[in-house]
Amino acid sequence: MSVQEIRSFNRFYTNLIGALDYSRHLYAPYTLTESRVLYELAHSPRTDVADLRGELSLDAGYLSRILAKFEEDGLVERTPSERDPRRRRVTLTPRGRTAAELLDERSREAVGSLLATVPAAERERLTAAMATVRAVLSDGTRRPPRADDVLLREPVAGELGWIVQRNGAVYAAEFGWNADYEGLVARIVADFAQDHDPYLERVWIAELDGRPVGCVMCVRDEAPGTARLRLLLVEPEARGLGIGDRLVGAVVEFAREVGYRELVLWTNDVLAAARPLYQRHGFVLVAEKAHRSFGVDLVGQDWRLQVQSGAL
Amino acid sequence: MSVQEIRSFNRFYTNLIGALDYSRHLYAPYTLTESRVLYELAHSPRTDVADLRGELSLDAGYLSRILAKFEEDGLVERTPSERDPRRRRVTLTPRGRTAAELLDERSREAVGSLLATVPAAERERLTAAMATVRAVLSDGTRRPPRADDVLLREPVAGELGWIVQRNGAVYAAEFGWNADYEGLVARIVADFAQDHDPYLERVWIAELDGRPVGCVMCVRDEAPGTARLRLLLVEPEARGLGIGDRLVGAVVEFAREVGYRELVLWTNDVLAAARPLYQRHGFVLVAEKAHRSFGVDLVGQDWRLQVQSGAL
DNA sequence: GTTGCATCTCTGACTGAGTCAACTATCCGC
DNA sequence: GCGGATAGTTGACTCAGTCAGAGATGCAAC
Repeated sequence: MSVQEIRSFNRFYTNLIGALDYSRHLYAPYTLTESRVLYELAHSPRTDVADLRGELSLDAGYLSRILAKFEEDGLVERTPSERDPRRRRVTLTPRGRTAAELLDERSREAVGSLLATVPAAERERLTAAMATVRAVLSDGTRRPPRADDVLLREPVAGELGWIVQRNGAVYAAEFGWNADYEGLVARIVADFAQDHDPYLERVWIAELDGRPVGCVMCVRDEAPGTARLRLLLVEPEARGLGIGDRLVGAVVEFAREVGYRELVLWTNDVLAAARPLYQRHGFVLVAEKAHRSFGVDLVGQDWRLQVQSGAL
Repeated sequence: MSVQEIRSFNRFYTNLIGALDYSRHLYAPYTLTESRVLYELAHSPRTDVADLRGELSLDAGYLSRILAKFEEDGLVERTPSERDPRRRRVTLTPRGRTAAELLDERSREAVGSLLATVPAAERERLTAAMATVRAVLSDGTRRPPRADDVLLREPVAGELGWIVQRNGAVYAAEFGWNADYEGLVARIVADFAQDHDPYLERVWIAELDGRPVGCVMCVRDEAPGTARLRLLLVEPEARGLGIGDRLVGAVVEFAREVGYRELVLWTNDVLAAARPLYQRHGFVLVAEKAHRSFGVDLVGQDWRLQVQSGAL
């Protein structure tokens, strides 16, 4: 159960942060809370006492005393707020600013020396993983992603391989397909990579929060004036956002623009979720045929869409 | 600079943990430190006072008092350690155990309600990212990985695609090769996946800490009795551990075992790091030829290794 | 304008988490 | 058996953080 793992991570990270500030030399001569106040003052443009209190969730009396001490030491100035005489505006003096910078510097150094123990090649993985933790945990408070958070773009280096990898892994996990399928995807991708007409054939990657979560390919079919939609895939975690819809839509639009008369695709009946998707875009099922592939018994389906009636 | 990102993550995560324990109802009627002691007592088999002190890095006097209070409340028993009368062994009483479980339960609940805001599909990503953060940051304190931490195994679903992806991305980043190369890799992988002799052809994945960091393939060549080593790759971050050496070694051994007479490979002179590797295993350079591929000018090299003199 | 209630800040009084130093008892190496 | 380290206890202290109350002001209702 992931609750255990998270708690374990919490203990780990709490210890880590504790170790970073071994014997709190980091904050001297201030306390952790005082440092937080200084940091906030240095980084936040809104600096009424009430704002500080809200931001750092401190006791009003405690904060008042901290600021009084800061004022005495010449780190801050307290002036009445113009729009509400009950409030007081707090601003750092130059001296306060250097104090904040000193603390900042020390913290940067401590983190830097921690980071120095991490091989350079791993740092990218580290920051990426941190970003993921943050994104996922903030997600609860943030609005869920929508279809228009998704960016459709062409693949960058490695992403054709990503298509192979994810097709192979997802269909193996969901339907038990064997490596034959992954091989088929690799061949389709290879054909595309090594020889495709950039005007008439294209691959789209759906990107969400900077990482690929879906793909689709449009290539010429044997029949003249016909395009084939292939390798439509949306990551399980990104389903339900309308990404598949946008990918199919992109292909249909592309096929229309560049002048294909017809768009066809081959799929299997176990991919039931995609069925309404194709129908919504006007595809019609024209043939079904049982076959054995990828280590399982399947029913293949041919779908067709009349893209435009006029000839090319 | 990643120091900034880590500090930012620290602030984020500190706040998160703080929010988890809003108004410290989590620990009541104990303090955070007391809870940590209880947790440690409940989860660690070694429970001398000195061990506790080391594990939690607490002040000796402070801990002594905490334990005295626990004893008074009937949560623990303190008995002299048999092997060193200075030491005292601390054990939880049944009552102490239920207290620890209550705290545990509360903490689990708090984390659980945090986790409830995370969509189920994201949880796996979250725990994976946490594991990564942990692994990378522990690495500094842990011994660096060695070649024998690496496991060579056959690929699982999706990993043929991984080979394509990483080959494409790494060579694009390091040498500027274009998608032609990724396509070539995809074709090699496709050929392998769709039709290979499981006794005479094989792919190895090098796994480090549970994730793939390298690969190599051995397939039959046109010439009879000849095997070809292909797609040798080690992730930049995992280089210098001797992984390439083990991969090449695995191929050579495999070729010898199944009875190939000769092992050949084709590479390019820009891959200078691999050169001593091949030489060490007895490969000799037999031909060089300039060519233009993957969008750049290269010098291809053919290498050869006599695996065994006797005929098959 | 006044009344009632909320908000902002400050002060005094307090709690209690954590630290430091001194002390005793024991272990270990020589 | 001596010197130095280690284990645990106790007393004295510090200071981060909390709580309650007071004075000043804002805001809305009458």
